[in-house]
Amino acid sequence: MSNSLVDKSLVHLSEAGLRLTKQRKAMLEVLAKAEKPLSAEEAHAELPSGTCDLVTVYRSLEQFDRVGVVQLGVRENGTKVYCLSHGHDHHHHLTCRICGRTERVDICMAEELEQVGRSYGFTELSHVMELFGTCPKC
Amino acid sequence: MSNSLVDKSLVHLSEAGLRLTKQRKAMLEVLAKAEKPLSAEEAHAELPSGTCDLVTVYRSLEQFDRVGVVQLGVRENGTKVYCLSHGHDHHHHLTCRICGRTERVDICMAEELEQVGRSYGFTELSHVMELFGTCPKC
DNA sequence: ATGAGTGCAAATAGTTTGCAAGCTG
DNA sequence: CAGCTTGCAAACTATTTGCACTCAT
Repeated sequence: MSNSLVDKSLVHLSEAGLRLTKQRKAMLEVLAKAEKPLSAEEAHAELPSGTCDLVTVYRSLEQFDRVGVVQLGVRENGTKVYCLSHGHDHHHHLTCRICGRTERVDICMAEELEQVGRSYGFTELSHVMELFGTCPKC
Repeated sequence: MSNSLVDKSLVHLSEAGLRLTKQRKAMLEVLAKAEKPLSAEEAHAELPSGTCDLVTVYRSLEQFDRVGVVQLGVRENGTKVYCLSHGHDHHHHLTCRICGRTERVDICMAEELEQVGRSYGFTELSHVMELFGTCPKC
């Protein structure tokens, strides 16, 4: 159970037809212990040195997102960030612009949004929502 | 009336201490007639040729956002987009990943989000929310 | 006239692509 | 052993910065 999140994600990857490599496992471990969404560069920096190339992180995170193993977010400056889907319900974040402190926000209007999307005939709906502010210390 | 949106925005800029230049006026006109949020590059492309440098568009849009004349959004790929605040209530968009078709979405949870932010002691709250999907034609 | 704003060039940050070699199922 | 994956290098896109010059107030 130490790593049930990672295990669940690995199964998910496998079922989605993606291959299980040591690089990907390491990335999932990093994502599992992160308390906030990580960018590709940040995830790479957290990997045991020499685990894999930054490019591989970009490519894998893209695949992870495609099959739903991770949830994609965007920072105020446009940087893409990812966090594991398993073990976390769909959620969003409140991030301090200055220090990066991040808090989890559980409110989400996914259903309402998807309903609007469907009313226009759109499919494969997804959404991005992030809250930014200045935290008490900054 | 032809340009009340632009006029309101110009007044707003002026009151915020920003200067009124022909470049900025041209940008506001482009934003006023756009039916969807524009990136800096797109806004620049819509300007009468030779109006100003792309860099100026970036710098001005940043200022516009800072004083609230425009509303910032982010595309799924991280590109920042802007639309006029005046004349439009705060809102969001539903964008087709394939063709870029964009529909306005009026639902927003700004209040709930800001309340959560304040509960953590955060100030100067802002949020980004965008909905993506594949439209009927694509 | 004074400082905000602009243009041009150059630097960055984040991300993507091409291709040959490696490893998974 | 087929083809998904990776590494390395290089290209790209979006955006930012430095600096001298210009213009709005």
